[in-house]
Amino acid sequence: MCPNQLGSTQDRILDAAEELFVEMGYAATSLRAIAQLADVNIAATNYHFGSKEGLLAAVINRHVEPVNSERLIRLSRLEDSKCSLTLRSLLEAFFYPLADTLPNSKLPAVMGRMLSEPESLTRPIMAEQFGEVSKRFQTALERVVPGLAKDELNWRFHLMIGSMIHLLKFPNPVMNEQPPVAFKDAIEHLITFATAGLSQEQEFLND
Amino acid sequence: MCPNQLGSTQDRILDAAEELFVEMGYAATSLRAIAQLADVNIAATNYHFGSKEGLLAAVINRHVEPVNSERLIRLSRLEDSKCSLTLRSLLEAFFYPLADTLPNSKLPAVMGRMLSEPESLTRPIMAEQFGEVSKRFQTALERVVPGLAKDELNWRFHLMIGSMIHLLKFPNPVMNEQPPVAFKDAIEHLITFATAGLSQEQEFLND
DNA sequence: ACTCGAATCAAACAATCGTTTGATTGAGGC
DNA sequence: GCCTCAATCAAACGATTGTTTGATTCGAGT
Repeated sequence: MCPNQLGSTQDRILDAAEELFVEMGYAATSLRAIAQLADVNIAATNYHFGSKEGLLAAVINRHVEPVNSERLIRLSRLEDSKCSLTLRSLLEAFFYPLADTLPNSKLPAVMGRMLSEPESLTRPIMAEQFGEVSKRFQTALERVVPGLAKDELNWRFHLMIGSMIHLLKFPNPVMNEQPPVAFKDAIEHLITFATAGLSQEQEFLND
Repeated sequence: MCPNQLGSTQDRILDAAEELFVEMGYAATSLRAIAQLADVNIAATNYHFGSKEGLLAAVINRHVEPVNSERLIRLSRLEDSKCSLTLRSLLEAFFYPLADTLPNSKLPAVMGRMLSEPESLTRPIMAEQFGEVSKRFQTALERVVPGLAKDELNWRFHLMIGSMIHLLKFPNPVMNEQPPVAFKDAIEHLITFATAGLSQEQEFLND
């Protein structure tokens, strides 16, 4: 409960952990490496977070919670609005919070990697965080894309999430380009791409 | 060089390794667990594959090589054909090989997980395998989507790859549904989704 | 001044890691 | 029959893993 020189001990552990998790993955990152980077004792991580998995959950939740809260706020605002709900506005409410959490530029990399870890690890953590969000947005989607069978909508939502995760991991379309593209731009492309994919007519196209 | 009772030693190691890699990830899988599942000695893995990373490369290449070969064959066949090249036929040539390699149903899970491992691990392996394929398909794409700026095309190709990877990891749109959907069906949805996204007009849509 | 408890520390815990060694096996070539 | 070499084996290598212990520090509360 005491603020230190440069962030509390817990914050420094979280910062170091997420940096190493992103770079090497969860399993390949040792608590000793985290402690060294955070400049804390090895026992500090288990003292504050209980276990390595507890630390993982804390790293995830620190980013996911504000994003999902903002998503629900924007969705409610849309639903309460007089204006008719559109697909694009819905996707904006879903994706913009990823880019709007300050210049907290580590969010994409962290969430991208966490969503790529083995299911058995992150699923229990994610399930709790994403349950309400995905349910409310899926039902809202059904309203703005009325011509689509429910199965078909599930497929396309599924594919859209895939694009999102990939974009979180690699915010640049050109892989070897290191200087970071503004993540906001990437989100714009994602929305355009997903809008087209979701609003596509159900009938097969022969073009 | 001797075929054994139930596949050679190397094949049994590869089978066991890919099963555990998919389930727990590369770093969290021990060579001892692999050896036990494959019913071979612990030293066998290092004897046949040199190192754990060598084993990883072998697991990847066993699936990627035939898929990428088939992709290039189909692309060449398209380019040699009299018929004009279409976006859909191009995407079919790119995605169908994922589903056409026999009922080798472990391919999606294996490639999905491998493409989700930390970059530093798999990138050198993947780069060698995907260099020619991605280059040839990208240039072919430029021909069938002429109205699009090159940057914009790169973005959409990037997003499409994201959908593909996600589909490889989770071939079901409904997560908790265990009985496997025919992967061929999943690929069909991916092609429809990506065709729409790629052929979308460049101008922003306000719908 | 004294106590209490949260926080930090060095040190060690048993367990497991990837890899290596050196001996043993067993089928094929001469 | 003898030799050869690839393949397999038990056993151990040093290093590193996540976690725990017990002592120590230090500021806040009475």
